[in-house]
Amino acid sequence: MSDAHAPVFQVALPLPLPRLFDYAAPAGRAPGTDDIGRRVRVPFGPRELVGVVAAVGAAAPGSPELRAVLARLDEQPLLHGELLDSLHWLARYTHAPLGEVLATALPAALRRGEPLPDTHAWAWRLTEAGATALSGLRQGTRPRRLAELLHDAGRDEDALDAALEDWRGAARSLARRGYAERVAMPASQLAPMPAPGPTPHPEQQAAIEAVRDAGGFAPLLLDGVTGSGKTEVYLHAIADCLARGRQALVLVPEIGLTPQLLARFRARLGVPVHATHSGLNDGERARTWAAAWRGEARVVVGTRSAVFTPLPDAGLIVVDEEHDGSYKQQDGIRYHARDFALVRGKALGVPVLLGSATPSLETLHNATTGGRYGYLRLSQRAGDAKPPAVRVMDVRKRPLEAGLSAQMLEAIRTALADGGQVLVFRNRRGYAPVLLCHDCGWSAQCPRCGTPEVGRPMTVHAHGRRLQCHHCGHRRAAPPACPDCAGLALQPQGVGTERIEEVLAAKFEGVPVLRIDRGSTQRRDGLATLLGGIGERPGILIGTQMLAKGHDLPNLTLVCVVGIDEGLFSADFRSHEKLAQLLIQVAGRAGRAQRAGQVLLQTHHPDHPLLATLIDGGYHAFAAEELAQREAAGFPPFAHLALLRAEAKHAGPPLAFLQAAKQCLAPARAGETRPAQDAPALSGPMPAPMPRRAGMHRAQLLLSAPSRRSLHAALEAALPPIHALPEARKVRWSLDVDPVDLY
DNA sequence: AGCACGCCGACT
DNA sequence: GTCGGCGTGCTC
Repeated sequence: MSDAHAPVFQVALPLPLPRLFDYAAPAGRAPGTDDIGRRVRVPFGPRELVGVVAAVGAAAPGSPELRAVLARLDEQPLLHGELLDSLHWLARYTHAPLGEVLATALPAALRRGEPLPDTHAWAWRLTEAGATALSGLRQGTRPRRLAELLHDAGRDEDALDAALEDWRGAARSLARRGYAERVAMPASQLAPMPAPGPTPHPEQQAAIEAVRDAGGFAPLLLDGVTGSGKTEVYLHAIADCLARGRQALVLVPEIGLTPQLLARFRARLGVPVHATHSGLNDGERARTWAAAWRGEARVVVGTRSAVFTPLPDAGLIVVDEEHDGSYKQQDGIRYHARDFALVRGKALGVPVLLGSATPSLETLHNATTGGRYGYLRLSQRAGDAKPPAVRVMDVRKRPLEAGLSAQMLEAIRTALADGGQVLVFRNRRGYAPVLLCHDCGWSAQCPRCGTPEVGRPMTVHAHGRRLQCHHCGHRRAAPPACPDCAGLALQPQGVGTERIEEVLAAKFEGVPVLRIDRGSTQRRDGLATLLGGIGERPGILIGTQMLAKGHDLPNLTLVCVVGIDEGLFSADFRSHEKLAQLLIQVAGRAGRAQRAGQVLLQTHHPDHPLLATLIDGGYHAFAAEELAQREAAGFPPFAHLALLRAEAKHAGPPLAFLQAAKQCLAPARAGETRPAQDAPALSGPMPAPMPRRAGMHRAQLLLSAPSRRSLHAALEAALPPIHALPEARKVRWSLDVDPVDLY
């Protein structure tokens, strides 16, 4: 028998179980509150797991004989203070087990129990011999210029990348003669080497001062049209933050973290800029995290998961393109990095700058109604750039070639003849979205998605040779003849980027035609390489939303948008918002040219209110109308949603589970107390909009509440019984608080 | 989530 | 006669 009052470790383990697990201390070491936040290795059933000490306290009464912690892995708590508090908040908000939240927040190497890695930057400095020999090096050569850069201080390699092209060859040459050497340096000891930037214009200046004057937590929307210089505001705000000796965290969308962006940050800020994104290996990610944890990393730029960076000396958080969908994690812990950034900013007492040309309706609502956010606007484009002229082209009854009207083709021809570049935007990959038999009506459908009645069409790829499902990735060769009637009249229906590429390449011989989508940019930096290849020469770019942002294309004079009509009539409550943002972002690509750009929007619904409002009044007019509709229909930001999803191999169990879960969520029966006025409304269970995907049958139950408080109260009360439902063991289920997509 | 234990079909 | 299918149950 163990002493019932001896303190135990309460450990959060990376399991989908909503509780902590108690462990005894290893022999001779009593648990103390300073153990909270340390990682421990523990026995768990037949295996070992790495968890985090969440609390130290008395063992739960009636718990069985405890097993002991195998090892403490950290000399000091890895998670503590603000970050640990914020992660507790996130676990409560997402109603996810703390252990899973903590595992999501830690880089993979640390999650596995590896030690916090050393963090030093590689830097170069002159040797004494080098300092003496400096004046003897030939003027203007790279070794001489490098030696001059290293004269007064060591420089880290990132800074050299930004300061001097091909410096590595020069460094080798100096090192060979014993003039320079490579040394490890903590990032905090590196000398900043900032470069001057353009003088901010008055609107930028006002925004920079608003951030500077915030003096603590302040959510600030930086609402600036494409090309208005949001990045300049970020750079000044970050430089101010660095000058106060504080750290800055910058979140960017997946597509937005380009080598160009990092080079610009490095050159301007003059301190090492740590980047974290999916292209890094585990070791690199853990090093960045550790450098931030130690306060050495002063600027961290990263995608969604960078929101978990420890910031012991935080001064500023920036969320660029705050409306971007990639900030929401769509599996595991379904957190929203922008929302969590706001929570952290509040806890840290630092301003959070949300930038976008097309703010999400939630953010816009917070900034304009009730004044919960500061609202900073950049309405002018920097320099002499002009806004693009947008024209809607009615293509009803017009013949189309690869989905393009004759007028559109003529406009492309003119733009190319004028020496400009053309972007053709079509949000559909592949050759054609459907393969149809013209004789009998058969069409190729994915065997693992959709339902027997309504199958999901497979996309035609490789110029008609291959079929692929964009929902589950299933691939197969295209049949040579119709499987139903053996006819040879199989025809690709509709138009994808591949087909547009084929037709335009044939039509504009000798003009480079580049297709940019997930099929053509597999390799890392594939996009940069492709775009670098075309340079500023006349040419045609064809692409999906990957092309909507990222690279500057200064010679782009014409943007053609085709095939948006599906988006006008999609059922999802957010589809209009997403379409409007996409159209504005794509159109913005034409606005960076020295010459005024032109945007042609081809549609069968030229009078659709979304297009009319967007073109006459711009994004803000659209947003005002859409917000009014959301309010009338009771959708976010005027209601708060949560979606309970379930899937299984058979259709029955998900519905049965959700039905049982609904009973847990609606405890008030006849004769008992009436449900509270603001209790969540429940819709469903119903089959998911895509009822079968990758062979799994899917269903969902939607909760909608007028207040966050009532939504969370209902979930808080209902989730323990839901976890315990016998039906829960027959399905995979998950809860999504604030779902972005209702499928 | 794993992983073990446990009862029913086609292979050496 | 065994290997292995995944249903069910448990993990401090």
